[in-house]
Amino acid sequence: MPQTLVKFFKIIELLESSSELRLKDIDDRLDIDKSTIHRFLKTSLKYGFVRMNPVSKKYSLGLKFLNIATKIIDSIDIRNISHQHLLELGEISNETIHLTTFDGKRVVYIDKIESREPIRMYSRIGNIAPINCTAAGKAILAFQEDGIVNSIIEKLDFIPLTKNTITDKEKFIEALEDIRQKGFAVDDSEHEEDICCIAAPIRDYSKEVKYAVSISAIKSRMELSKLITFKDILVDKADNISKELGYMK
Amino acid sequence: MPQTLVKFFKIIELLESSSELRLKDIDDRLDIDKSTIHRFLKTSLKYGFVRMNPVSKKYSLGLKFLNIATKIIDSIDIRNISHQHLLELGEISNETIHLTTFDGKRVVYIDKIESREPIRMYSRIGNIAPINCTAAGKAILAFQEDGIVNSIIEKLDFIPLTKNTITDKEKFIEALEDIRQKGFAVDDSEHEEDICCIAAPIRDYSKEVKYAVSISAIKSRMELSKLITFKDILVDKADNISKELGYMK
DNA sequence: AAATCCAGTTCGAAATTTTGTAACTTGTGT
DNA sequence: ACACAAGTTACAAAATTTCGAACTGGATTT
Repeated sequence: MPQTLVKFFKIIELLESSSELRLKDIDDRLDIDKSTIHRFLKTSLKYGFVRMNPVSKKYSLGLKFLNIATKIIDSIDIRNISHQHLLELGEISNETIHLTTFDGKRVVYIDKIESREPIRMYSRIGNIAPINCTAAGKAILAFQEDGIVNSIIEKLDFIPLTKNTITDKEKFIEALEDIRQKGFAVDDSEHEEDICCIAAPIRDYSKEVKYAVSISAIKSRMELSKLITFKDILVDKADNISKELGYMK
Repeated sequence: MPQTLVKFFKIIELLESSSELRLKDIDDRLDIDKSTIHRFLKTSLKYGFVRMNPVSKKYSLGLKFLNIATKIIDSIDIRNISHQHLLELGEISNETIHLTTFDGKRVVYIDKIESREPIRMYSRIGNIAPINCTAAGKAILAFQEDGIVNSIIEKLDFIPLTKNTITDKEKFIEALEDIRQKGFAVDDSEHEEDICCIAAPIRDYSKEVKYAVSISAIKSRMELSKLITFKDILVDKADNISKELGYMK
């Protein structure tokens, strides 16, 4: 392995875990000769990967990283990244998979994998659905900031679409708490009769939940209790997508 | 200069300007041996600076950059970064310098350099002021998204604080357009009698105008026409601060 | 004001590391 | 099934980095 690169990465990782460091500080903490560190910093400085506080003369990570990060963010395409995972989920469950996002008011379907079974669900990419009675909606809503959650709940009308739709605000708040605890959401015929779903949240580089992935089943074929056996796989897939979107820790 | 680092930086810069590249593509575009490129990519992959699309096997910039960028963003402190610049502006103009931000409704003073002259302006860090009749407020507002600008203008009451306060909505919209054109804003006794100001916008890594820096003068000592002679220096300082906050291009 | 100390910087010979050829493997398309 | 292109590995040659040492400059102490 190119030792030069490894040493450079070690310096970057050290700078990452500190705010500002002097040459000496790096010398003390890493087993790299100070003249080598000096040479590396000088070159990195020139290319913007490291910057120097003009007053304190201390080193920190360069703004080049910001520049690169914004380019990565612009190039990240949730559908491209997630599609393979959705296919695999479809393969495993043989049920309908949806990828959804939240437009501030409702859930929007942005990708879909069809079940191979003859009876399929009716849904289309681009369709919208209420947040309060879909697993995907609840999975996203549950992990938003308190202020946002409250203002959205205030605007909800809780119109029952099925006999299972949650119409009580307190019960809905409890349901969200339960989702936060368990890490996934369910919909037991709350949106459409005879359809049940489970959904898991997807985070991106900003650490915010921006999307959800869900498995939907027709109850005559698969009861909610059986659908829930897929929860660990679902959450795992969602976590993998999050990672690929730049979510860390 | 350590050639290994320089080569690594060149590879990163190439990846930056493309979405996904194969080893061959990098080999074609850079004068670096393919086995070297391969070795570098392998090591960079291990440390997360480069990632590989598992399907296409193509390389792109790693999510480590996102990780590092969020740390940089968290550590950036506008006051620390700008203070030296504000001092220099105070030195040059010998007038009062303010650093301001926008809380969604009004302008907030977050730093101040006093004029050395006996007669000083009354203002304190933490104070708030209207956006529509201060140079700083207008400098920030002028560069917000259209939707935001409109919704803020809708809420403005245009209460005259001096005889020069702009009270006509159309005139105010024209003034904002003028600021966008010129790159700086003025306040000719629109907020307080006998005080004039010029202000320039400051952008951060997100490319949005988040702050403004302003020079305020007491008209008996310095008329607006004279204050405006500092505009180029002011805009230059604001641009420098923007750069240090990670703003590029 | 001189002296001391500490961090940072530069230099060059020694030597380790990178380099790049070449051979091999994998995968893709015909 | 073959041919071709891309990707991967190994190794000896060589060029680069390395690191000790010496120097500079700034800060602190005597």
